[in-house]
Order: sequence, then C-alpha cells, then structure tokens
Amino acid sequence: MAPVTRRTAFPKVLIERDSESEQSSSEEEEDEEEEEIVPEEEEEDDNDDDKVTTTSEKTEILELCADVIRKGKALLTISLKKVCKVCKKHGHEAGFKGATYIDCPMKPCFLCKKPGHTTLTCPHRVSTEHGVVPAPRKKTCKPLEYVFERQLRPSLPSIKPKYVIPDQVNCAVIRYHSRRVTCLEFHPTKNNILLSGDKKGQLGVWDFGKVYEKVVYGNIHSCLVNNMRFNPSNDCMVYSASSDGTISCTDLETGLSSSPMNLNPGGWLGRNTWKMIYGMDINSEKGLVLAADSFGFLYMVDMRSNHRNGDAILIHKKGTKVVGIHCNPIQPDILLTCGNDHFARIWDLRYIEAGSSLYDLKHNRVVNSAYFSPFSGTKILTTSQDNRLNIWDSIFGNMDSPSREIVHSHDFNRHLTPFKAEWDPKDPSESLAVIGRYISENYNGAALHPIDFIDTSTGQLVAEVIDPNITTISPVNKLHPREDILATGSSRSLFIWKPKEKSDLVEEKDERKFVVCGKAEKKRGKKNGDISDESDDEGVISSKSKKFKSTKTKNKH
DNA sequence: ACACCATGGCCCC
DNA sequence: TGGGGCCCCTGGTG
Repeated sequence: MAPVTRRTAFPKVLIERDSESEQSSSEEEEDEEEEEIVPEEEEEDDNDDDKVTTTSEKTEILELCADVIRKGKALLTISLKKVCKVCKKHGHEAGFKGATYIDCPMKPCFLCKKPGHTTLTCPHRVSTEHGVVPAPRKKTCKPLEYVFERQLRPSLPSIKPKYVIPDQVNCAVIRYHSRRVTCLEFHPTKNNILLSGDKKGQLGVWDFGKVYEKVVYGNIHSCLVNNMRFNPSNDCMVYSASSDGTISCTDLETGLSSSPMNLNPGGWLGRNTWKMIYGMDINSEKGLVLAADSFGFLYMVDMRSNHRNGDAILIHKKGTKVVGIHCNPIQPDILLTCGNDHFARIWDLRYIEAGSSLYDLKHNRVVNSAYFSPFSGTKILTTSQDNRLNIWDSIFGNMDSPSREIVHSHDFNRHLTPFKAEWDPKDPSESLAVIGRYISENYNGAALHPIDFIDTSTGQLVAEVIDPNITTISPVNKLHPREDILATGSSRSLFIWKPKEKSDLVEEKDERKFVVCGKAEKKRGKKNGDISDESDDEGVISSKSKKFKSTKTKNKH
C-alpha cells in the first residue's frame, strides 16, 4: 500500500530463481534451513536490511526485481528466501512448519514472555514438557500460623490422597452452538444436565445422558453469556450474567425468564456507557446474587425479591472490567474478585466499600479468574494473562506473593473466550486443576491444543486431553461435581469426556500420562453408544418447543 | 480464494 | 494520558 520510494537507492540484486519459497512462505513441507531462524545469523540480516529497506514488502521487492530485469540492468543479489511476518526482517520466518509453530526470534518467548529464547527452547517447555513447570516453592506459613491453619481446617487430609485420572476417555460432541461457547455449568443435582452459554447470548440445556432432551433459549440475552449459577435453594432457577448488562433469572421448567437487574436501561448510548457483566456468584447465606460490571463496580441482587439491593460499590480500578467473583465456600461473606486492573482482591462482604479490600493480590497482567479452593476455601488459584497460574496455599499465610507460580500457555487473543483454571471439585486434597492450553503441540503431525490437568501443588502436568478430531482451542472447561466427566467448550462445539470404562481407571503415578481419545473408533462412528456423536445428534433435533433454535450441525474435518 | 472485520489488551510514542 | 499500531492457532460475511 505504501508507495515505493526507494527505487533510486536500490542495489544490485541477484534473484534466486530456484527458491519458490517466496510463494511458499507458509508452505509446510519444507523443513530445510533451520539455521536461518537462529539469531546468530543476524549480521547477514542486518546487511540485507541496510542495502534494501527495513520496511519494504516482499511484493515490492519482487516488483523492483522485475523492473530491474526488464530494464536489462545487471542482476543484483538479495535473499528473498525468508521474510519474517512478525518483525519484517529477513533471514528467518515465523509461522507454522508442519504442525510446529516457529517463533520470531526477535520477540520475547511466547510462552514465558522472557527475551533471549523462543517457545521451542523455552526452559519452561523443555524441562518438564509442554510448558508446565513450577516456580520455586515459597514457604508462606510460619509455624504458628500453620498450627492455626490445621485447626481451622481439620477435615483436610494432610497428605494428598491419590486421585484418579481416566487413562482413556471417550469424547462425544453433544451439540454445536451457533457461536463460540463462553461458559459451562453442571446441574447441582441432576448428573447428566449441562448448561452452556454462548457469544450470541443463547443458553443451552443439555441432557448428555439422553441426547434427546435439550433446549436452547435464544431470547434471554442479546450477547455473551459470561456466567451461570443455579439458585442454591431452587434447582430449576438459573441466574445468568451477560455482556448485555443484565442478570437474568430463568426457570428451566417453564422457560420463563426475568431480568432482576439491567445496567443499560437506556439502551445503547455508546461504548463509554455500555455496561457489561462478567463476574457473578451467589452468596447463599445472604440470598444474594453478586455481580460486577465492566467499569469496576459491584452490584447485589436479592434473590427473594429478585430486585437490586443497595448501591454499586467500586471494587476494582474505576473504568476497568471485573471479570471474576467467587464467594468462599466455607464463609460466603469472604469474596474474591479479579479483573483487568491486574489484581485479585479479597473482601469481607459485611464491611465492603470502595477501598476496603482485605488483600490485593498483584498480577503482571489481566487476571482471567480467581477461585477459592472448593472444600476448605483456604487456597486461591488464579489465571493471569501473563501465562501464569498463581497459587496461594493459605489465605492465613503470607499473601504478599503467591506460594507458587506455574508457567502455562493460556495467553490468548481477543477472538477466544478467556482461559480459566478451575479446581477439580472432587479432589479432596484441593490440588488438581484443569485448564485448556493455547499453544499447540505437534501430535504426530497434527497441531492440537490439549486440555491440561495440573497438580497445582507441584506444577506437574498430570494429564493432557486431546482428540485428533478436535483441532480448535478449548478455553472453556468444567469438571463434573460428582463424576469423572469433563465438559469442554471449544469454538462452537461442546464435548463431553468420559472414562472409557471404569476398569480403565488408573491411579496416578509419577509420570505424566496422556489421555487420548481413540481415533479409529471415533471415525467409524459411535460404538458403544452411551453417548452419541454429532451425526446422530443431528437426527434428533426435535421440534419440542419454540424456544429451541436449531443450528446447523457441520462436521469440520 | 481473498479481504475485511470485530473492538481485547498491550506497548509505544 | 491518549491514540495508533500490532497480534500465533476465529469465524462470519461479502
């Protein structure tokens, strides 16, 4: 686009005709000349840059070359082989080589964000594989505090029991949303019921045991459903929070829904005023729905009256998005919030006002999620966009810095739902967490994005879940509260992972295990029919209700 | 096949 | 402090 202004200064060029790499910069099969991506060669690069231009496009160079040839001038020499699309310099290329992504060596490591190496050679990736490595453990408890802590949570086992990871799982696509999945929630009592929300505002209710029963509500929200919570005293009532600025309350039996809170009553008045709701949780003791908007404020909705309660309270930096709210499972008045101001904060709901946080947990970048541990509520797990999971082992200990940080690839770009590491609600030792991985790995020539099971007490990657048929990134994951089931939202698809057979369950050993879905079986179609795949799903779409919106099922790959 | 876009967060000037 | 440019794994639309 920019006009070429450097013709007069153009030097002698010899066009290397043998290289078809000018067109095939993104071709995959060529794997020669790996040395060119190594920064040692940068003298050459610099020379090229000096002679030509640092900003000219490859096409411009080609045009110029053609020009030169047409005019019959002497041939000049230039290497057109590699132009990096990231830094526009010559001599190396960023991009996929087969199923492996080659970083631009001029950029900091894509995984750990430190300069001097690339993702391929990142110590966090090389040492323990796949990017998961614990930071040094910091002792956060003084002896006395430790004693108190033990008294305060005597039910916690002191030694971590072995937990069980299915060695092989079946994966089933239970349904496609028409837009990307943004959140998932299992029913608190009915084992086979899963709720899913999408970018369009639709709310799906799936019975993955009997695929015949499912409903999609398309009229509750007008855009992203960011969070869903069941009313703890009434199983069929669901609260949902949306970027349309409303909290909705939906009766799953009648399909009727109401909006106890709407933060944009005047409609669209521009981006500076449009409020979006991301974080939401329920304080069951007080009967309150807590929700926070994209400008830093906390709101409360009384569940009995279904009306807003009190004034908004500034809980994060004014004007920044609050993305997560979690009530402590033991003491629901203790609140954990997180947001775009790079902080996770702990509050006491009984004395909450702007600036009254008990702790402010600093992160390097946006905090996608922050959760208390599911049983004792004394640990904290956060996911930050700096590609790190942070763990505080005890809220009674030193909160100045996390007990551990785990480097893990979950930096994302705007087109994805943010990754959130979530505790396994069934692990009594409160150490197992699940989170999708952004960066892909080369699995026999296919670039796949696994879902990682991480032991947060050691940083060890306990299992990774992949399916050769799932090539999309899986940022949304939810572990079943009672069964060995993982639900995944990946792009517009929903997946249910189940152990193949109970006898396949194996106990955790020291080494990392792969959890791989059987490919042949999947391609051939469903075998043992406990869960159907999408082809059989398709035939089942019923006209059961007008609320149900049919979306076309498309088989990718 | 290709271009554009959405409107997320960060970095740099 | 604010605007512009940038960016690795989307996916729809024209």
